Amino acid sequence: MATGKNENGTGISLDRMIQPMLLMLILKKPTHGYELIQSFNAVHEGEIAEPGTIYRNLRRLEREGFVLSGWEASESGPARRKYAITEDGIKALHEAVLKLEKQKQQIEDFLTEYNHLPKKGGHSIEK
Amino acid sequence: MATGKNENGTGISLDRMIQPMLLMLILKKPTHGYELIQSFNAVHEGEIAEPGTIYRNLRRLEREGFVLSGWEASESGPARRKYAITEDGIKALHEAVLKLEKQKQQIEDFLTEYNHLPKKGGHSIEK
DNA sequence: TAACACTAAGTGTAAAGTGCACATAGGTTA
DNA sequence: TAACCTATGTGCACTTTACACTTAGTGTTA
Repeated sequence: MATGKNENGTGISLDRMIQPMLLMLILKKPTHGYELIQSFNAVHEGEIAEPGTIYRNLRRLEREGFVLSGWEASESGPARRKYAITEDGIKALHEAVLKLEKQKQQIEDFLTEYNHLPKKGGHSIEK
Repeated sequence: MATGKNENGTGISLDRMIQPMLLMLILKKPTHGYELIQSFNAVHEGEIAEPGTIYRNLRRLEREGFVLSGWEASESGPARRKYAITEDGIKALHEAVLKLEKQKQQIEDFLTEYNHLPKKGGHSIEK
């Protein structure tokens, strides 16, 4: 994956977590893209989820059959595309959870090893 | 990021973890690419780290000034490019650790929320 | 000696995901 | 009318990776 750039400070770095997060939010409450963006930015306060990324992932989730969408008129403002999760989507979410548990374990193993390094140990070189 | 493909079973999926892992291994003991590949495959038993990915990341780490390398003759076999970490590399490793701690927290938050979903709850849709 | 295996380092290419900027459009308010 | 908010999306550049392949030194075996 590439993360575009974003080695800086802006934007959430949700490496590989966008789709599971979207699926879970939609599972909890069927909704539309714009509201999902708000939800993201509410949870990860101060950081901004890229609308383009959200919308693109929603379209993809539908292509893959994990969500279904339909247009819904809004009393005030443009129509919204409202998403609901499918049975396949629930399964996909579960599989993503298993992967994330593994990933979490990998990170933990790494951090444990890092914390067990001898202080001022290691073999660094002048410059 | 793209992950090439690898939604299947081969290869380790070390999303964004290759560079920190390489830096830590080199910090522990300056060494060359081929041995790093062996180390990877020893830790993640059964899974195979892509040599191409390892070598490319090592060249990148050097371009960025996080490691230094020098050719070293081998009694048997081709010469090896031996890597050592720099002070900048140690700093970069530390920053990567901070990021990974955040990422771990994100995953934990997600998993916690997932596990608190009402059983058979959620709003799924026919198909 | 030719073939093969192992060590060692690397490249070419396609695919995938993301950030940033921008486009489009309906509706509300100054 | 202009500005602004809601709402959805696209185009492009960039990054990273998997897979397949290349190059090359050395040792072993048929």
